[in-house]
Parts: sequence; C-alpha cells; structure tokens
Amino acid sequence: MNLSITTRQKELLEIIYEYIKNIGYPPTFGEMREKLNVSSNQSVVDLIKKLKNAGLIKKNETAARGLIILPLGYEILDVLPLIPILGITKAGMPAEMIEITGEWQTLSPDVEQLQSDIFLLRVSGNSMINANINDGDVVMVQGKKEFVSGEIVLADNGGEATIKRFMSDDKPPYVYLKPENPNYQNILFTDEMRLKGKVISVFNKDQWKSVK
Amino acid sequence: MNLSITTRQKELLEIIYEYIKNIGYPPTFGEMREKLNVSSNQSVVDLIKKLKNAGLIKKNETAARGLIILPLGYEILDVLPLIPILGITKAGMPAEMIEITGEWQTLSPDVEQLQSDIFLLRVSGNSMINANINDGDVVMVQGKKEFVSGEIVLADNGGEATIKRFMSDDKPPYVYLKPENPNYQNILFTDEMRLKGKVISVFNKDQWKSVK
DNA sequence: ATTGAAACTGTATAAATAGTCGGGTATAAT
DNA sequence: ATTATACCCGACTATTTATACAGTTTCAAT
Repeated sequence: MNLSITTRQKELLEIIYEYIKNIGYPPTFGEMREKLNVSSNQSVVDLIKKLKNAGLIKKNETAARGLIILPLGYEILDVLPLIPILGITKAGMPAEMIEITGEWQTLSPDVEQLQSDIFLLRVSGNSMINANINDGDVVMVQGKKEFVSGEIVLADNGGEATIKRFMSDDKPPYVYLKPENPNYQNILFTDEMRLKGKVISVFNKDQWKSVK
Repeated sequence: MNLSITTRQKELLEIIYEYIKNIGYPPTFGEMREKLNVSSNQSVVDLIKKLKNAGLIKKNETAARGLIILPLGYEILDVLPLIPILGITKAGMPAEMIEITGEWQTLSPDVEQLQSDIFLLRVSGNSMINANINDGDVVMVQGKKEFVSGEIVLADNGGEATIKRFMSDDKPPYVYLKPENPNYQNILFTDEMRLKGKVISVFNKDQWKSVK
C-alpha cells in the first residue's frame, strides 16, 4: 500500500472531507477546483485519479458528487470518528425535543453495518443530582423496549425528552417518572409518554462512572 | 410543526435515508423515481417539495444529489444515531490496521460541531484478560497525546493496532507495552510506534465497567 | 541533458440531472 | 356539485456536471 501521498493530494482529500462534514454530501469537480484555487478541471481529475489509485477514496464514474472517502483515507487524514452527542436543552424540567448537537462523519458505505443503539446525551439541569447525574454531564443511553422499575431512563414525553428514574409500583401512583432531587415532583406516566432507552453510564470531565 | 406525513412521503424519506446509509451520498431524482416505482420525475418533485416544506429534509436547488435529512426527518424515521465501532481484527497479537466495522448515519450539516475524540473499539484476543478486557469486548478510547505509565492504551505499531498497558520505567526495558496475560510477551517501544489514545472504559454484554 | 512524474492551462463535449409544462385520476372535505 | 389535495403521467428543456483532448511548466532523478 502506497502511503506516500503528495501535499497537493492530501489537500484535496482534506477539501473533500471538510466539504462532506460541512455540507452533508460530496463536492462536485467544479467545487473542488475552486477550493484548490486552480482554473482547470483537469487538475482535479488528475488528483482524484491519484487518490483513487492510492485507495483513499472511491469514485462512482459518471455520477455527480459520486465520492466516498475510504477507511484508508480517514487514516491518512488522521481523523478519529466522533461520537455524536445529542443534547437536551432543558433537562431540569421535561425539555424540548432532543437536539442534535454533535456531528457525524460520513463513512464508507462498504463497511459492515453494526447493530447498535447506544448513544450519548448531554444533560443540563439538576433533577437527577442525587443519582450522580449533574448539569453538563454526558450520559450514555442504550435503546431498549422493556424496562424494569428503578432504571434510569430517557423518556419521550409527547415530544419532550427527559432523564428520570422509571418507577413501576403495585400501589398509586403505579407508574411514574421520579426525579432524583427532592425539589422536583414525580411525573405520572401518560399515553403520550414513551421510554426510549436506559441510561447505562455517566461521563463528566473527570471520568466515566456507572449509574445505579 | 406538521407531523402528519403521508405514507408515500415517509416511503420517500426512507428511500433517501437508506440510500445515503448504503451508498454514502444522496440519490438523484431518477434514482428516487425508480425506488418509488413511478414513471415520472414530477412525482418525485412533488414529494420532495412536501418533505421540504414539512422541515424533514433540506434541498439545495439545482445541485445534483443536493439532499440532506434534517433532525426532524430522523425523528420521523425513528432512527437513533449509532455509535461507530472500530474493530481490531486480531488483538491477541498486534493486529492489522484498524478496520471500520460500524456505520455512521449522515446527519444534517447545520448542526454545531462537537469537539470530541472518544470512540469505541471492539477487541478480539486474550492479551488483556487480566485487565478485564476480554475477547469481543468493546473498549472506549479517548484520543490523547500524552500518556502516563500504567495506562491502558491503543497503540499504532507501524500500521498495526493493539491494546496494551503502556509502561515507562527508569530501568530496562524503559518504555514498552505490557500485555495483561502471562502467556504474552512485552513489546518494546520503537520509533514506528504511536500511542493513539487511552482506554477509559470497557463494555461487554452485561455492563460497562471502568478500567484501571 | 534527458526523462518522467506531478500539477497545471484552456477549450470542448457528452452525459447526468434537476426542473418545467400541461395535463389526469382518485379521494375526502365543504 | 364543487373544491382542494395527494399523487401521478409523458414529453420536454435547461442546467449541472463529468470527462476528454492537447498541450505547458516545474522539479527532481537519472
């Protein structure tokens, strides 16, 4: 495998990477030509061919914007995949719909698909401080369908997302969400409410810790 | 916000999502027309306009394949972002280059960029069993530049990746990688070797646990 | 000095692709 | 009955885009 890539070739690879990261789909030859600051398409054609032969990108001939950065390309760019972090705007009280605050890289399509449903959420608010989940912490959530009383869950309350302890009891109020902060009230379970997943870990600036 | 999307519109949204997931960039109108199994472009134009007005996708007018699924679109698709998992093919001995075994979704470009360098790796092999890292476990790695003796690290050994304990000592062999399994040998540090990050957590089927 | 590779210029062309025009049909609401 | 909306047809046009052709320049290696 030839890893000796020229400065100009790496520049183009970076241009493609940045474009996909910022725009969401690959650039055209014309757009790459502008970023490279040259006047002829042929320059781009030449460079693309080099990147392709080096195994850094894949190119769908004839298709517009038919570019994909291959794993080896990412290796050369020296970029590590990022974990996407979803954010809850106001988690103290049930907050608005989950926002996507992080960004994904577009990866090669010819990689195996992974069955996983773990994701991260940045929480704000103080409703769970007694469970060691503090304002600004990042929690790791595993998507689930079935829940056991006592688990800390991510709940979707009619479009509003919140982190609370899920409680199921044989006496009133039977099924409810319980904040881990005496200043907050229990939230009764309604038909609109859906449990999205279980919080399996908490991360703050210092370290990961498990929740219980 | 109008969340009442028709069956046909959701079908198209799913077609776009699947295409991006499998191919790596968005489909053309013609490709969508075929997947929808209709004979006219106009059908696609109509539906795309609906999805756009509903705030589910963003469309760059005139650009080829200029489609982006917006957060609201993902919400409707009911897909949760996946954590990408990188894999080490043979982690018992220093293995070949890290493979990407997971897949990313392409997200909207107009989300804030997150500065993060945490990623997951699936390990195979038994060289770290005494550190509670077993075959098939997933470790969480935080990208780093500086390391302290005793930390469990992801090392790039001239293109080969491995998980080992990083040891730095004032007597020979001074700097080396130490497996946590008596059946494996220490690996001396060379110029080709680079430390990529620190293992901060381990995940197996049962639970997350921290490493030490 | 000569060769070869990398990067580039400028022009031209064919293919891919988005988008338009002018309709039609079915269904549900008014 | 009328209106509105979702979805569709078929042919067409304009633009976007990839790619080819025929050369030049620069620079390092032989």
